[in-house]
Order: sequence, then C-alpha cells, then structure tokens
Amino acid sequence: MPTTNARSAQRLAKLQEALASGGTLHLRDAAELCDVSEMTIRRDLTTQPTAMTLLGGRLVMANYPGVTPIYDLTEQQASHYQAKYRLCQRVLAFIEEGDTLFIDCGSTLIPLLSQLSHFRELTVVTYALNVANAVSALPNVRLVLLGGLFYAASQSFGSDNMTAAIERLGINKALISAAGVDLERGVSCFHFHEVTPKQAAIATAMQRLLVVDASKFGVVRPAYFAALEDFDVVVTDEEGAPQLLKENGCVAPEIVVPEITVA
Amino acid sequence: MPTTNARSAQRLAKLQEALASGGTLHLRDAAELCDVSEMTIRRDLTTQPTAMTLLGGRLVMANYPGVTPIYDLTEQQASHYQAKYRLCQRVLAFIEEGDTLFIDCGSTLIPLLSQLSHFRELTVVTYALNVANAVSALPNVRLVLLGGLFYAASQSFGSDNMTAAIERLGINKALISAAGVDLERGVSCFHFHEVTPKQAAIATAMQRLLVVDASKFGVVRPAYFAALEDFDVVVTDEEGAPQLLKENGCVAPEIVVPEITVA
DNA sequence: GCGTTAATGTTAAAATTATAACATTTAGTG
DNA sequence: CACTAAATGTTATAATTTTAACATTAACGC
Repeated sequence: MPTTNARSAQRLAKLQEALASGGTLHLRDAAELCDVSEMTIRRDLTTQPTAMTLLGGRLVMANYPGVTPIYDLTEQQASHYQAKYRLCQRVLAFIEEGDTLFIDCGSTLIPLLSQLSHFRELTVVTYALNVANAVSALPNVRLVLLGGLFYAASQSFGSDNMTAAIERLGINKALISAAGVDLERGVSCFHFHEVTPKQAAIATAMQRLLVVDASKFGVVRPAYFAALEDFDVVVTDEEGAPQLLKENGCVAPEIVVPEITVA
Repeated sequence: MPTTNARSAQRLAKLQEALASGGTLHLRDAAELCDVSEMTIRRDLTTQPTAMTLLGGRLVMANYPGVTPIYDLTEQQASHYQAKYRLCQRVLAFIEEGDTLFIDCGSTLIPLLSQLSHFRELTVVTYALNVANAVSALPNVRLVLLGGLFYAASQSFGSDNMTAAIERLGINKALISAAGVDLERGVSCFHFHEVTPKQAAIATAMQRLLVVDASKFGVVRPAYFAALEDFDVVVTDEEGAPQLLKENGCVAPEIVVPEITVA
C-alpha cells in the first residue's frame, strides 16, 4: 500500500474539476479523460481521500446534497427516518398559507421543507445552508437567508447583526430544534453561535414551536438558549412526553403527541 | 402497458418525499418503505413520469445538480469545459495565500473554487448560493455568505444592507463576472439585484479582476454596473482580446490572455 | 360469482460493476 | 545499469443491478 501519490491526487483534482459544476462522469469517461485505466481511477478513489464517490459506475461529488448523505435505510434507519418524517408531519399541521417561518438549523426540520411545496405562498427565514438549499428549489417559497461566517459543524451562519436582521422581519412562526431538553436546565444546543439567532427568533416570532424527538429529553448540551416555558408548543414523537413533562410541573407549552394521524 | 396508476404515483410521491431533503435511497429500502417488491418500484419509475432516477441501484433526485446533467463528455463539451477550466486557471495565478476574495455569482467562477483547496488559508466572500455550496466543502477556506432575499434566476441573494456588509469586510481581491462587456456601454449583467454587491465589491477591493470569456465581448445586458476602466485586470480566453480592447482606446486594465500556461 | 385485465410478485438470465490476483511498466537509487 | 518498489495495466472472478418472461394476486364490470 503506497503512502501518497502526486499523480493520483492530480487525476482526482482534474476529475473533481469536471464535476465541480455538477453532473456525473462515467468511470469509462473518467479513465479516458485522465488517460489511464478504469482500475487506476478506482484505486485513486480508495487510496486518496476525496470528495467524490462511485455510484453505480458513475463518479459523483459525494458532498452534493442529492448524493452525499447516502441515505442507507437499513431497518433501524428506515424507522428512524419514518420517525423524523412523522415529526415533521405534525409540525406541518401548524403551518398556514402565507406564513413567514423561521426554520432552525440541524437535520430535524429538513423533511418538512419539501412538504412546503403544497402551499401557495410562504416565506422561510433561516441561517442554515442545508435548509436554504432545500428551500431554494421550491418555487412557491420565498427564501431569506441570514448570512455571515459559515460554521461547518452545524452547516449554518453566524454574524453579529443576526439579531437585528431577525427583528426586522415579520416572523410568524419560529420552528426551533434542539439537541437537549431538560426540565430544570432548559433547552440547549451544541454550538454557541446558534444561540443568538435562536433567541432572536424566539423573541420576535408570534408563535414559538420547539420540535424535538423524544431522544433529546433529559439531555443537556453546552449551549443553553431557552427555557421550556418560552415555547408555545412542543412537537414531539414520544407517547409519554406530555405526562413526563407535565408531571414535572411544566405546564406552559401545549404538547403535540402521536395521536395526530400521519397521512 | 397501463395508462395511469394512482397507487404507483402515490408510491413515487412517497419516495420523492424521502429524497426531497437530499440523499439516495437504495432500491431495496425503497421497496420496503412502500411495502412492495423492488420490481414494482422499477416499473413505477419506467411507467410514470418522475423526477427520480435509478443510479447504480440507488434512487436519486434526477434534477439535483450533482446528479442530473449526466456529463456526457463528448468532444465539444469536453473542450467547452476545458475553456472554462483554463479561464479559471488564469484567475488562480492572481490568488495568494491568505487572500480575502470576493467571488461573484454565475457559473464562470465555479471551476475556480475547488482549486482553492490548494491554499493553506483563504477567505471567500460571496452572495451566491452555488458559490457558497462549493466553498462550504473546503476546510481551509473561511466562508462569508452575504444573505438576504433569494433570487432563483441567479442563485444569489439581495439585501438593502449588502453595501454596508461588504464595506465592513477587508476584501483583498474582487473576482467579478459579467454577462456583457462593451467598450462604450461598459460592463453589464442580467439581474438588477446583482448591481449593488458588484459595485460595493469593486469599490472596496484592493484589486479588481473582471473574469469573462470572449463570448461576452461586444454584448450589452440590461443591468450596467461598471466601466471597463474600473477594473485592474481583465482575465479572458480570447487571443484577440487585448488588441480588440486596446485598439479601441481602452488602456486601463491589464489583460491576461492565453499565453499563460495551463498545468 | 365469473371472467377479464391490470397490478404485482417471482424467478432466471443478461449485463454491468466491483474485487482480487497477478503481470507489466515506470521511476528512483546506488 | 541493474535493482527495487511503487504505479499502473490486465485478466479472471465475484457481486450487484438490469432486463425479461412468466406466475400470481387483486380489482372491476356484468
């Protein structure tokens, strides 16, 4: 097994160039383009670290949204996806024609976005790149992206005038996700730069929805951003959640539970 | 051969939901998800009109940039790609370690972006979603996205405080693209919302580079944004460009032509 | 309920892609 | 210049995906 190879890296760079503007390249053509055998390209891909993948004999950029997170729905993951999907279906029940939605970063709310195409007119405000990408494809949804410095870990942006930018917008409903929800320690996330936009959205929005799956209950993450009482609604997927929360003296949010039927 | 099938369409809709947020779905999992055999899914795809494709046993959204336009490198397309690639190679010669680059929207500068991974540290400022996506994958490049309202036609954002946001940044080099370059009528683009960020970048940057292929010469587009003299360098791919411009009395910009060797 | 037809399932064969093993070429070194 | 080892090519084999043909089930009209 060789350590590094300059020529190999050069080939991959060339191929990546070809794919940078989008599209796929058949292994056969890739080999021809680089004037080597298909096997060499295959080896390049396995030996060197690269952003490309071979998908059914075709070379694709692995980090492209339509390709990357290869949704390997094994049994567990399939059910996990179903859970995420159902959660978003419940959120959908709160969305109305003409709404201006603040949509938080993370993966929780992603399945919701394609559902937004069923509305005639909506506006989505977000500070997350993955959310923006999904929404940018919807012709009926106006997209406002709050920019700034990009944080790869959360695929989102941070800026010092995020609060001001959010306050200027007439946000109807804030859909907030979280990495931890605890009755005493409140609602928290992983990254500190998310705190500002989340808090600004909570402060501005007419209605505040916390969207979390049950696995987040009882968990505390480094960045605290709100108390459970700051939300009007908690949308979750666990049967026991309402009791769990209410028995512990938390009465503020209306909690939406699995009774809601999924189409 | 059946005419239409409600259930078939319903399955495809369900699968499309699953893929809407990006990713791929193995045929096996798609079949399981719909509770039918793989063959049925295959038939759905061939029978019904759909935006999905089967790529190496995996279901993908065919209209996603990384997947759809299957890059059939016929001779012409290959050479067209080569041209774009060469143009960006020339631009690359102007970029230095540690630069803060303003990168304009459009497709012209896209091939440049993956090349930026060769630097140790760079900062890219942009108001284009496609640029941001390409840059977000580069670990060595800091990304600043100027947000606002999304314009699908140019895959970019517009906002009324774009100028202020750009002025606050210490932009080293502005890489500007254009849809039209005319000696008398100046440099123009298609969309009016692009004018503000372009002009702000030109005003702020230390060095201003206009990057255009020769097909843009002599063309005037609706939105004027600068005179040719506002640029320090014009990077182009046409041999005749320097004479063409200089003979017409335009002496300001240094023009970079194909003499520069491509690796 | 019977007969017809669409819809789906099952299986086998063909085509394609992936892996592995070994052969050959190329580059570098003393 | 020979020696070594990496890099690439070639070929055979395995695994996977695609296609095709036929069997079975479900739906619908009479």
